[in-house]
Amino acid sequence: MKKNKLRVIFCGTPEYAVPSLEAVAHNFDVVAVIAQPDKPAGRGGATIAVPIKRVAERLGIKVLQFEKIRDNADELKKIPCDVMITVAYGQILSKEILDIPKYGVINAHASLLPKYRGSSPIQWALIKGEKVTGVTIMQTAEGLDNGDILTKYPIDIAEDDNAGTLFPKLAELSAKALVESLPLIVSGKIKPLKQNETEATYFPLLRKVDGEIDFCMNAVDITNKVRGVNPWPGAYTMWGEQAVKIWETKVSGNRGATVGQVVVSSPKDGLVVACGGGETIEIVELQLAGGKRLNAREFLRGRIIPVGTVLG
RNA sequence: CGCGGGGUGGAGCAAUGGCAGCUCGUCGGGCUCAUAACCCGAAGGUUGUAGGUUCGAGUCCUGCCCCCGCAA
Repeated sequence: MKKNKLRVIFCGTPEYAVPSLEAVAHNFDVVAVIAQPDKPAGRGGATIAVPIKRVAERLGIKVLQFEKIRDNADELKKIPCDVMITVAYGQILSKEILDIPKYGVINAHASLLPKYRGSSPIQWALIKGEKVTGVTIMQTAEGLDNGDILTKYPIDIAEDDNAGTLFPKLAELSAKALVESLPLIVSGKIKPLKQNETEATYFPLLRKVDGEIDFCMNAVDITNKVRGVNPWPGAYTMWGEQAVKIWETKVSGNRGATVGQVVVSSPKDGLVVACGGGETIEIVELQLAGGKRLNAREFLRGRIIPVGTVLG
């Protein structure tokens, strides 16, 4: 369609960046893709190519995987490009690299900056009970998600959204936002806006332990947490010695009982646990190590969790 | 060869090497103003797959297929 397509270097790694790469490659000229190195993943410890690499190879684009991109500025300089795009790449770019492309480096971040800076913005927005989140297109700067804002694309968070359902929505939105705004950015039609540092919030990469349920929290907070860490790292609690993964919970009315204590447990009525503030929470879907994800009612047909058992 | 759990009627689980059971669902009947409640009865299995050991294997041994937890 365009005679002189923008030449783009695309940096990204996980599944989240895939729609963006596909969209950008469809509309512009992606001259190279940079991804994190492949690492052992999955059962058996086999090394699997990172998602972006697989897509890039399918599209016939050269892939570069640097252990440390900062040490490879010289190699990047050899690749002629107009703009560089980063989407969930996973490494901080140095000033030297940021200065390479004519139109700078553009980043798509999955939150409405300056809120939720950091590596797991989607999950944290859910955990904090946000009703709206979105994608921010920004200039990549030396700091962490603190570059000037170019444009924002908000999106509503549905009541039943979890990280698993929100991820693809935001991934698509990132793709759309990039493709729409890139020409405007290059032509100077969008003015960069400094971030308001006083409103900025930062949350770290989600860790395994962030998935542990603390029944002292109230029912809404627990439910939001369960949504935010689903599917990864996954919410869990302890039932005696074994970890039980909690996939879905529902706020379930008040009822005084010791925090963490099972107050209802039957194949008919499901599984309800007391939590903070005298509230209770219904565990809708759960999973035992080695077992399948099960609806609580099905789960209780085969396993008995006596009323009065304390979880956590 | 990263560690580990598991495949048993439609669903979820049991079964010291010795008649394959339990909860739920399904179907038939009963009770009831009525019900996802309650009572009675019934159907439904080649125990993932291919071999091996044994008088006898769901159970022990070996190969293969599939599912999952941890770790990354």
